[in-house]
Amino acid sequence: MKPRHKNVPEQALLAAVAAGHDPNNCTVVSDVLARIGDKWTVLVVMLLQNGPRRFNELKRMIGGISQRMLTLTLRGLERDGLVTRTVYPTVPPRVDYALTDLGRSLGEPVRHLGAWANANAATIMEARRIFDTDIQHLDG
Amino acid sequence: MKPRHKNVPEQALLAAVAAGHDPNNCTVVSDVLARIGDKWTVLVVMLLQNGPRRFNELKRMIGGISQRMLTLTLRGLERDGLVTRTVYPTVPPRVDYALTDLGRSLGEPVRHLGAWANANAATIMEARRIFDTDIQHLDG
DNA sequence: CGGGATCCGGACGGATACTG
DNA sequence: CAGTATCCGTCCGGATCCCG
Repeated sequence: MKPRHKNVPEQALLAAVAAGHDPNNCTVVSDVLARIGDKWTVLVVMLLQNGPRRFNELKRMIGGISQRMLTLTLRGLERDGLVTRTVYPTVPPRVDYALTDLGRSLGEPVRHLGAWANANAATIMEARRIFDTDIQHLDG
Repeated sequence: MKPRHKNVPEQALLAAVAAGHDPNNCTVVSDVLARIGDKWTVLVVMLLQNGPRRFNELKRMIGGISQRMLTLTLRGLERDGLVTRTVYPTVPPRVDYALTDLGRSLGEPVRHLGAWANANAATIMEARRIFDTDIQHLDG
């Protein structure tokens, strides 16, 4: 799972420094977003906060995800050390996915973002509606 | 700027409830991520934290963005009420982009995410390197 | 059950040319 | 300077088939 954001130019980083603030808070975050910003990752991470889950269990819980994307999502999380994959050589096979400490720690900032989202969702939707209605930006 | 994530199925929301935690912290956050998770939005928001900027000023600061994507990004932010667009009818024309209170407030959770990213970037990179090196997941 | 392999449409995003 | 319009490649992500 290659990051969707191929690379954020280093000039942006330098510019951020010149602008007078820590580049860590704008460039590195882009990298994280490239990781968790895809369609399903956050959903999976949040669902796993409650404990290990099996593949099809996750698939059912999410409901609209294809097995392909769930596989890719879990592989990516495993690759980054956020999730562990445990295979039980039984018949039929059983595979458990669980968060690592690192993966669990991601829940915290994500919840912060969730709080912001909840607090401002209505406002954003309203702003969006207004913007789409009176299109004064077509020149007023 | 239509959201990249068309829709996260409602079943996921219900599943999240069944799993025993507030769906707000997993589904709504997906919506926010669909908004700020694109390639440039966070970068722009963080750069604007220092005050208003002009179009080409932002373009130069970011460095690798096309005028097309900067326009789309700023339109999206304006639409959601995170950024204001001020046109000065001078010659040559001048347009200032500035964060709204809402846009400024987004900086906080983003910084949280940035902090997490900074704290764990090295760990993630290392995990990634190991995962890519010994490919024990091809059966070991 | 838990995937891998493949096909494919559509969205994302860059490059370029043109405008007021 | 600050865009708009257009073309076009890439890659995301769904559907389907197959395998151990």
